Amino acid sequence: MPNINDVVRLSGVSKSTVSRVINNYPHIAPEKRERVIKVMKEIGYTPNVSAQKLRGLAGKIIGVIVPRIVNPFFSYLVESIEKEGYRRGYQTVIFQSNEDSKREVDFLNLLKRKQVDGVIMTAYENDWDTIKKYLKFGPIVLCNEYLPEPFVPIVKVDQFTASYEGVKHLVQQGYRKIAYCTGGLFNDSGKYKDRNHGYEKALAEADIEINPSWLFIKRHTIEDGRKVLHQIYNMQDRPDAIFTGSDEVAAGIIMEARKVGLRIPEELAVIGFDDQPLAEMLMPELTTIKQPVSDIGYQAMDLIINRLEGNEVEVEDKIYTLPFKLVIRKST
Amino acid sequence: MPNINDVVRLSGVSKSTVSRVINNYPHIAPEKRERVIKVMKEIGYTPNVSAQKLRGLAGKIIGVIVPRIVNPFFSYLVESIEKEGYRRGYQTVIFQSNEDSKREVDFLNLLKRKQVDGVIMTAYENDWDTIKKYLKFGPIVLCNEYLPEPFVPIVKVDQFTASYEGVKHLVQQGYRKIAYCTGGLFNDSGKYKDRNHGYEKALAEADIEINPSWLFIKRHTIEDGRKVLHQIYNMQDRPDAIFTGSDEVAAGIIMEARKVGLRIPEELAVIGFDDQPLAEMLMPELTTIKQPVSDIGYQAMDLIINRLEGNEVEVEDKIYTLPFKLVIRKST
DNA sequence: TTGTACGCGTTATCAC
DNA sequence: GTGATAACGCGTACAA
Repeated sequence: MPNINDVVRLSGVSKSTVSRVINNYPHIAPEKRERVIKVMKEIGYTPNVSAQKLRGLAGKIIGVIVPRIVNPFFSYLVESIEKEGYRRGYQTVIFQSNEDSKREVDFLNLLKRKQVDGVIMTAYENDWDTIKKYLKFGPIVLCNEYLPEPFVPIVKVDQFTASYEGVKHLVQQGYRKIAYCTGGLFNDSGKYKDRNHGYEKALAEADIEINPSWLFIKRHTIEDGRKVLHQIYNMQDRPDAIFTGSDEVAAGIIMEARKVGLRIPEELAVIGFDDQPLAEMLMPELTTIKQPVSDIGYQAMDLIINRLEGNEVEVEDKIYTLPFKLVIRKST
Repeated sequence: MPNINDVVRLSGVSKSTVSRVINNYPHIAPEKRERVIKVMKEIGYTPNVSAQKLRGLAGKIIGVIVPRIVNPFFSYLVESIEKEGYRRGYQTVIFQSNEDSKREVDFLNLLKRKQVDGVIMTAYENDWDTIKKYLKFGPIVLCNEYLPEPFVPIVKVDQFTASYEGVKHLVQQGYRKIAYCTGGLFNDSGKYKDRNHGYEKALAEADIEINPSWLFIKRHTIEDGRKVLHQIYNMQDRPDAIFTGSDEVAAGIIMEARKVGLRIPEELAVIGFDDQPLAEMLMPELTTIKQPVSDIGYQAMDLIINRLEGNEVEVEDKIYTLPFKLVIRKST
């Protein structure tokens, strides 16, 4: 790998002049400039970024942490983040945490080490005290995630109202035995808390009591959905509707219902979350809650770039809440 | 940001000793070691990676370039790549080229700049002469891609035989008016060349002539599939089967067929490519060609790490061909 | 076992 | 306009 000294030697000018050519300074003798450029081309010289960084130069790379990239919600989110970044001259690199706190820290260390200049987190696995430490190394924006106290900008949709409206829709359709499925736990903490509350409120308003045996926790995948349907199918007292909190779980439920001959929505209404492409593929087509993925992504990238470039007019702890939309199809 | 000298000052030992502690050398006075560690913790010291790199230390970050992360084939591929990397102590960062040659080069520059230590390309947009230049900055492995001359290791499935078998399956089912759909062009160059040849051979063997008006090129998405179905539907002389080369295009075709009332497979048989989860969601379920995604990912990561760590026993230009599998469901 | 001194490749600050 | 030279933070011969 040729370095600046090689260029110096071959072009006969000083190191400073070469550096000036590299960073195209104005006042420089045209002949020397050309000679230097010629030499650089000939030997295939590129400035060593490590050395540049050592001198304190900033980069333009944004890292995005996603739990699992195979989840279409996140891949579409990343798509929109990347798009806005590109428009503003930033590169986006994606990192999958696999819902593993260690991997998440590993990636945050890239921020500490200036390998990336800012981080968008679309999920977090560590407690916030751990993550907060990284704030001094660069901006962090939280995307579509719950946070007890907003230390950083947050872009999200109103999960509480979204699940409330979803369950309310079921109630309005006449269903009263409404099961509930979540990726998290059914308690007052954690990132799924708001959705839980929405479910509770909608039921309370309709004077319906929660049936604990119709609560399914930690379900994420299509496969999980299949199993959920089997559990329901084997119940003495079956629910007549289910709010899944995930299009993928809903897909598993619908596919398996077809297999065992359970009619949807006559015997079981199903509502998903996200409005992924698969929602339209299912038979019957899936009623679901659409999140404004591209707006979320755009906002998040916009925020982090502004912070990076010092255009921040907003306060530190602003929360940006974006609207969702209930998309009614055939499964409810 | 504290540096090594701060640690030196506060701990009272020499810089070398601190450095030895950092890189945990064996022979060091326990008391000093502990004192140094204590100081490092107190001031929150982290080695500056740029400085380390400047000294020639290697990193452990692998970059993966994908055309579009929202394509499930690639997100699952990335998943398996990441998994193997993690097992071997490497971090994986993902980059989306958006099928844009400029973005691809932007990312390859991260290799040049030692921001990543190796690159797995799951697609390439630039001509190979451009990419070849980056080989001197670190190893590159090509994954699931065609290449005129193998300058780098390639992990792929036999696309020619895969499409040949797929089309042959249609022939064996009695279909003779077989349309063909591809993401590329229908000619002898480019990455889809092998699949084209497989289609041609299967037809030739059955003494069927290619009908040019049943050839669809540059189709990728569900939406493309919908449009293809409309074209077919409006034809005087309709094909009775279609090889799509993509589960997503196939999904569009099937969904739209349902809408216009065209029966599948009675009036049109459909075969996809990849065996994505959606293949089982469709109604009827999709016959498709399954690629061994996790094996491809594992192999690619394995190859690049071996190269990075100098364990290469293989020759430079080895091509690893993995087996595919025809999954027959209800759409053919 | 520990410390000194130098070099990695670049840019900023001077002085000319 | 141009060229020395001193940092940037770290690792490592080499010496002790």
